[in-house]
Order: sequence, then C-alpha cells, then structure tokens
Amino acid sequence: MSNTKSTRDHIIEAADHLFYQQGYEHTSFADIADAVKISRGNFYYHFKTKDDILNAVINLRVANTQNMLDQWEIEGQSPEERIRHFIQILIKNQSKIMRYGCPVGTLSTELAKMSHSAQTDATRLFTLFRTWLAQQFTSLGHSADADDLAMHLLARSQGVATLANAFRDENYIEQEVTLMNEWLKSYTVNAAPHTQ
Amino acid sequence: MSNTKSTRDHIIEAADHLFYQQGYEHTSFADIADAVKISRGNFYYHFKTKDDILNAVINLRVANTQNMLDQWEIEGQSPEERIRHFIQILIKNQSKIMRYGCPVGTLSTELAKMSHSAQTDATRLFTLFRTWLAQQFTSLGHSADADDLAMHLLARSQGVATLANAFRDENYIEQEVTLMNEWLKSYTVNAAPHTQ
DNA sequence: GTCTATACGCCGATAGAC
DNA sequence: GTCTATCGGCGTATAGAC
Repeated sequence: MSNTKSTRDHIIEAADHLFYQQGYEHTSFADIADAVKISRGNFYYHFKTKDDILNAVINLRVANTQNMLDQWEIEGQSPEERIRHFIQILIKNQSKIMRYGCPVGTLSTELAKMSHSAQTDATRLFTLFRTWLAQQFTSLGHSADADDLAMHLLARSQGVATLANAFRDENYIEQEVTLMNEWLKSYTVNAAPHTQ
Repeated sequence: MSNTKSTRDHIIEAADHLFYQQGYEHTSFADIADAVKISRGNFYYHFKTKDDILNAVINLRVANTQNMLDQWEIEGQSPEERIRHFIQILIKNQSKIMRYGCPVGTLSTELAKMSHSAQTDATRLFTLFRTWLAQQFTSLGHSADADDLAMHLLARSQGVATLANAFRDENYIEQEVTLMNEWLKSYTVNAAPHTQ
C-alpha cells in the first residue's frame, strides 16, 4: 500500500519493457540490472532464475491487461464502443507497435519457438482479450459465434501489428483500423453481417 | 547443375529449418553442425559469421518464394484462383504453422527485436507476396486499391498464423480460410465489395 | 574440405562480505 | 538488501593438422 516501489517492482517493470523491446532471450540479466541500476548479484536476491522474472512479467501484464479491460467495461457506453476501445489501442500504441510489434503476440511467438514452459501462461494474455471480446459480441446479440468474432478481430489486430512492424508504415495501421471499425459497424447497425 | 548437393547447400537447408523451428538466435552453430553431421570447425570454411548463414537462408527463401509465386502464376487460371493459392498455404502448412507460426512473419519479428541489420532483407519476403498479390488484385480490376487489398490479405493470414500458433487450434485456421475466401469472392463476383 | 583443439567473451547462477 | 568476486557452461570464432 506504500507509494514507493520496491526494488523487486523496479526489476519487473524494467524486464517488462526490455522483454518487449528486445525479446526475452535477447535480454540479459546485465541489461535489466543496468536499467534498474543495481548489481547483477543483487538480482538473485529477488529472482532465483530467469524464468522467475519471466513469470513475474507475465503476471504483471495479466494484471495490467485485466485493469485495462475493466476500465473499458466502465468507460464504454455500449458493447460496440467497448470493442472500439480494443481496436483503438492499435492507434494509441502506434509508434511502439511499429518499432516492437504487439507485446502479446511477439512474446507468445518467441516462447513457442523456444518451446518454453511459460508459453501457456503467455497465451493467457490472449485469452483475456478473447474472452472479453466474446462477451461484448454476445452482448451485441451474436452469442452463437461470439468467440469466432473475437478470434477474428484478434487475428486482424495481430496481423496489422506484424506488418506495421515489418514495413514501418505510419498510415497502414490507421487504414486497417478504419476497416476494422467498419467491419464492427456491420455487426451492430443491422442484424445481417457481411461475410467479414 | 549437378544433382548432388554441396555441403554448403546442406548447411543452408538445415539452418533454414532450424531458424524456422527454433528461431535465429536460439539456434547455435552446434545445432546446425549436428543436423548436417559435420564438425563445428568445418562450418567456418563455408560461412565466416552467423550473419552470413542468415543471409544465405534469406536468399534461399526469397528464391523458393519466387518459384512458388511463378508456379501459382502458371497454375492459376484466373487472378482469384491465384489468390486462392495464396490463402490455401495456410491449409497446406497447417501443422507447421500451428507449431512454429509463419516463417516470414516470425523471422521478421525476431530480427526487428534484435535490431538486426538483415531485417530489411527479411522484409523482402513480405514484399514478394505483397507485390504479387497487388498484381492479382489489379488484374481483378481493383488497380486503385490493389496494394491496400494485398496488405489486408497479408495481415489476415499473418494474424491467423499467430493465433493458430498461440492456441494450437486445428479448426481455427480452416474457419478463417473460409472467411478469407468469402472475402475474396466479394471482390470477384460483383463490382461492389463489402467493407472487408 | 574436413577435422581437432582451443581462445575468448558473455550469460546464468552462486558464495560470501558488508 | 546490496554489493564484489567468481564459477561453469555455452556460443561464436580462430588456428592449424590432416
């Protein structure tokens, strides 16, 4: 309940940023220690292995994501407005996405290639969005295919992030966001959606 | 012109597979040497640095991709049939994609995080597909937004690959491929496409 | 062209003083 | 809780024999 962050918290936050910007494997203990301005030795008082830090980072991201979704739930006046909040993060984080891609997707991809045991935990971040989006689509009256619609929208935002990162195109994200909002509108205005 | 592959070719092919399955950084010289069954020392007769192997792998992938696109150009009786060939690789490589993701997207993402100088070269693989798809959409009479449509389809296949890899869902790829084919149809049957 | 042997640095991890 | 010092291993890369 104190407003001063512990060293442990500083480590987790620094690791969070570095794992996002450089990747998990590409980030060394020295990198994190330098960022927090502590010695490598001190590190091991707080975390025994690198996997422990990864675990703490994933937990932090899960908590932050859950808070964000809760906030959207409060702020959004309607399901479509809430879903638009989701789509809008591509704009809000535009420059970071162009440089580093999507934090959820890139971590999941990296851990999958490493056959890392934490891959399942990382997928929980996707699941948070998936479940929340499916709830919104259910509220919109699409309960039968709510999960399909959620996965569809998730995939499109993932693809946009990957290509924006590869091509570093400023306008591209906005262009696709417009299409996603139009797609969403077709599921809210009338009862007959197009074929996506 | 000989039908016997050189040791160099064997190294490139082994590196190609391992970079795809394990990632570039996660793959060591020892891994590749073991796969080719040569000593680590012999390795350096063929490639001086790890970056050299990466370069050779990218060149191999560019050549293979170009051959595939040329083949689709010959086999496809119409632009929409050719584009359907592109969509169909998600089905053809379904099990690999579920395990390792898309070889183009995952390499691009990894090199971006490493700030690797070869990232620009890796993006050429995306550009090959992008340009080829744009040509097909131009042939379909959508020359004004051919590149946008190409990028849109690229993004969707990328997103599907990322989520299929994260969730390991067998049915999901097929589900999204159906949607992509329906989307494509709306650009071929009549002149008024839906909003994507 | 292929091998063994080895240099050298970085990384994850430990020991122990303060 | 934080530090310095150090270990063992792996990874890239080199030297030189065959």
